[in-house]
Amino acid sequence: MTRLTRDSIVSAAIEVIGTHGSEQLSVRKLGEAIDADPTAIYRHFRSKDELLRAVGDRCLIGVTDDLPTSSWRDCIRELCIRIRAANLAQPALATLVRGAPPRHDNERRITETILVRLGDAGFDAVAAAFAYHALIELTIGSAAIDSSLASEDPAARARIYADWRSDYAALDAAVFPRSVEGASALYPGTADDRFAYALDRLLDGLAGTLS
Amino acid sequence: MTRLTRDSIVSAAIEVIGTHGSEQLSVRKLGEAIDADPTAIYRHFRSKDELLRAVGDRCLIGVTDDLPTSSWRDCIRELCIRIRAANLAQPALATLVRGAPPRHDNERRITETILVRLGDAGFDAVAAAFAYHALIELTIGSAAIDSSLASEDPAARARIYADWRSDYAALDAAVFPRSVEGASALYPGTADDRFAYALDRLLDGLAGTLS
DNA sequence: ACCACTTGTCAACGGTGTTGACATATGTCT
DNA sequence: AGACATATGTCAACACCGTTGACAAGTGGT
Repeated sequence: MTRLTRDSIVSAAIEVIGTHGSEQLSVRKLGEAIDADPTAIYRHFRSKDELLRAVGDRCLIGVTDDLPTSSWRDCIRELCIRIRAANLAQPALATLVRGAPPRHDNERRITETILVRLGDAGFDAVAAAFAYHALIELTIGSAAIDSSLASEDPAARARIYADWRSDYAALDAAVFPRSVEGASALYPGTADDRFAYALDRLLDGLAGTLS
Repeated sequence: MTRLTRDSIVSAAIEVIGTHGSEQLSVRKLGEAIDADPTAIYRHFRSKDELLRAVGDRCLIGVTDDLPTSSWRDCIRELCIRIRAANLAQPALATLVRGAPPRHDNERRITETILVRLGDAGFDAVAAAFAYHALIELTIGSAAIDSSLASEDPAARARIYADWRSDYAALDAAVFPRSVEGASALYPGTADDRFAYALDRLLDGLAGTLS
């Protein structure tokens, strides 16, 4: 009888996700990975969903450590970029995020950090709450959208984006003139670049409400 | 033998989703709804995914009709709000959106509309592309996050948000001071309100790059 | 009337998350 | 040390899921 713990199961799950992709994580595969009967997992987690939440939280370890102290924008920007990266790595977080409030410490630290920095920057409680939700929605949303390609390597991703540009370029120019014309500019840079741009513009807008 | 078409199947699927919730849409349930063998669906759609994409596109019908012409901001703002509403109603769109380029006409019209209005506003092709992706990420992302509660009625939703505020309020004030202090301000207004706020701040930021 | 083709039916495959009964190991108390 | 209670791993099974292949029933063209 192998000795299992919540932590060891979570570790195994992350390993399986890392090699087989997060969509492929099934209770039975995980059972194989931990060299135990699949249903043993249910002795430690009420459901697969609960396990995925734990996996998600594990991925957020350290996400609030050593953030820039230079300015509230730099700090929050870096934090959001890290959150997105963690989400992309483990779409288990998609399950976890679901608009629900933080239920694990790492998530709670994120909320606290953002609220603190916004408060220090001069946002009152209501403005800080709106700003917090805006930042989280963009960050998590971006990750949700990009997660489908997260498992591809950069070269493959670039190729896929090129394909999509071709799709736009091949549209009927009479019906979709701007799409055809601007096709070569669509999907500019990497998904990370595009997120950073969106985040910076949102931060611009948020900063604008301070003055 | 019932006569089936792609359109009639999509309609039935939307009906099933409307009554049973979008997560509950299975090929077998859909077969029951169309009063035919479930696998008949595969005569009209290559896969359930293809069906869901068609369902998604159906929900976007008219989303670009009669948009405000007053300003590019008003127009895009309204369009994004409509897209989000459609996504919330039919999380089938989550499958469809997945960061992939539009494959159906309604989606294509969205891209074209946004690019046209941005172009007219003075954004060059690259800036318009970045802005387009920023808007879509926020809009779709927000819908993805809020979709889990979309099936609840407003009163239930308000109650859930109140619960979540209590969760924050009940945290250890020594570790999460700002979360406890600002708990009553979190989840302000409706999810729609919070999205509108985020969208407006993003539009602020985008507008700022014009001057 | 024949033939080709499309489309609905049926049984089945391999997969999923989850449950309950059973057995084995672990820890506690006398 | 022995006995009991509890925690944990094992196994078979359930009720789903998306999908496929073989077959039959209709449909349209010549």
